[in-house]
Amino acid sequence: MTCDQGRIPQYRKLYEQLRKQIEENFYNEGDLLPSENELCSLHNLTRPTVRHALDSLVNDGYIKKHKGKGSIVSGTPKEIGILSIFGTTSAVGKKNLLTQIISKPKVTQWDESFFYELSEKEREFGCIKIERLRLVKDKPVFYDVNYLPNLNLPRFCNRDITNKSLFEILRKDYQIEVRGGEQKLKAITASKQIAEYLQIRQGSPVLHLMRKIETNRPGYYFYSSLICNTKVYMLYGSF
Amino acid sequence: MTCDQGRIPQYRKLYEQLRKQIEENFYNEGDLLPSENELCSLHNLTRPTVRHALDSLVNDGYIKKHKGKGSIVSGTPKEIGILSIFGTTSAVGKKNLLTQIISKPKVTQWDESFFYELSEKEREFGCIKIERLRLVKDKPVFYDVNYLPNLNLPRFCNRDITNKSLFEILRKDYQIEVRGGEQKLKAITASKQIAEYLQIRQGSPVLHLMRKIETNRPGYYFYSSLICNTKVYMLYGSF
DNA sequence: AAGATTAACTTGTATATACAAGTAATCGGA
DNA sequence: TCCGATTACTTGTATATACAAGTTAATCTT
Repeated sequence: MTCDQGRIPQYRKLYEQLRKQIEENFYNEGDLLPSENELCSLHNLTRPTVRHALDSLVNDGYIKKHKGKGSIVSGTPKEIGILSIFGTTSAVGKKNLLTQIISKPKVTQWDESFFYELSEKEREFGCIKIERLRLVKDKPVFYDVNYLPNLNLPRFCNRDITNKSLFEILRKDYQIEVRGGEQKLKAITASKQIAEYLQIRQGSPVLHLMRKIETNRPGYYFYSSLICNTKVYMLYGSF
Repeated sequence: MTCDQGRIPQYRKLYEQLRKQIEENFYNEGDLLPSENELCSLHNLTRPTVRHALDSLVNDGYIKKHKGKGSIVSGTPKEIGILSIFGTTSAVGKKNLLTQIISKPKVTQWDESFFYELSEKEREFGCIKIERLRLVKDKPVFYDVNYLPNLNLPRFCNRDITNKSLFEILRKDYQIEVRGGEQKLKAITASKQIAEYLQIRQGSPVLHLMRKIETNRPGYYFYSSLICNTKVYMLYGSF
C-alpha cells in the first residue's frame, strides 16, 4: 500500500495550533511566544521538532525570531499572505473571506495553451475546472480558476464547495495534502470579463499568479490561476 | 563585543556551493544531486546540517526533493526568483544582469509617506538612497530604489557600485548580512518616468514590490522598492 | 517468463545532546 | 547611586542516532 493515512506529523500539528492561536488572538502582536524549551515540555516534543514548527511560522510571517530574546508574534499577516503555502483561506482568515462559485466543478479539457507544462497523463485525463470569485469584507478581491487533474476524485463535481477551502476538502475527503509548489507572477491589465468580476475598470492593473501545487500523491499536481485586485489588499510574503 | 566576525555557518557554505554548481551547470536540470548521506561524507557534515542546506535550495527553487528518490535539480530558476532571499543578482545569475546607476548613493531624508513604518531613530538619521536600473540581456527589467538607514556606513556614498550586488558589498565591506525580510506586492500602471526607464508605454501594468530586509545588525533594516516589467520575465517563487 | 518478494537504497520525522552567541536582569563593589 | 561582571535565560548551529516510509532494482517463486 502506498498511502499516508492522513498521518500528520507533530511539527505540523504544533504549527497549526500556534497559527490558530495567533489568528484567534490568543497570542497578540508583539507578544512573546513561549520559548522553544517551554514549548518542548508543553507538547512533549524535542527542540528540533519545535524549531521545525516555528520555522514554518516564520516563513508564513506569523512570528519573528530574535536570538537571545525569543519569538515575537507579528500577528496575522495584514496583507494577504498568498505567497506562502496553504491557499487563500488560511492566508486571509476565514472570517472575512467569502467564496462565490462562478462555475461549478466540471470535467473538461485543459486549455490548449496552459501556463504550466503538463504530462501526457494529465493531458489525457482532462481536468476538473472550478471558477470562483473570492470576496474579502464583501468586496471581490480574487478571481481564481482551479484545475485538478481528473484522477481518482470520485463525486467531486457533485460536492458543495461554497465558502469552503479547496485545500481542506482535498485533505479531509480525498487524503490529498499540499506539500509545496511554485508560482509565477505577472502584472497584467484587467480584461472586460475580469473587470466585471472584480468590479474595477477595464484595463486596471491586476496581478496574475499562476501556481503549480504539489501534493503527497506522487506525480499529482494541481494548478491554479489567480487574478488579484491589489488596490486595497496587497500580497504579502516573508523570506 | 557583539559582532559575528563574518563567521558563515556550514549549512550556508554548502548551500552556496551547491547553488553555484547548479548555476554553473555542474549539475544540470533533471540531474540527481548526491544523496544526503553522500553529501555528508563528502563535506564531513551530518544529515541535519546537510538537510538544512537542501531545505534552502528547495526554498529558492533550485531543487525538488522526492521521498525515496532523491533531490532533483530544477536548474537555475528561469523566471526571476526575486521572491526569495538574496536580491536580484543571485536570482537572475550574474552573467545576464547589468546594473545602471540612475542616481548615486546620497544621503537624504526619507520620503514623507514611506511604504513601511519607520522607527524614530531611522527617521532621525535619514537614509542613503540609491536608484538603479537593472537590465537582463540588455533590456531594462527592474527599476529599483534602495534605502539604507544612514548609520555606520562610512564612505558608502563614494563607493563604485556599478554592476555589483548591493548585498555583497554590505556583507564584505560592512559585515552586514541579510537575514530575511518581508515584502508586499502590488500591480500598478507605469508612470511616465517609469515607462521611460523600462522602455514601455506609459500606463502599462507593472509589478511593484516593496521590501523590508532584516540584517544581522539588530534593529538595522533596509528597504527597497522595485518596479518590475513582468512582460518578458515573470517573477518566480516556490513554497 | 512473469509476477511477487526482498533488499538496498532514498528522503521524512523525531529524539537526545552539546556548545556558541545574543539578551536582560540581578548582584556586587566602588 | 551607578557601573560592570555574573548569571540565567533565549535562539543558532551542529553532532549522532533511530526508525518510518517511498522507490528501485535484484532475486526468488511459480
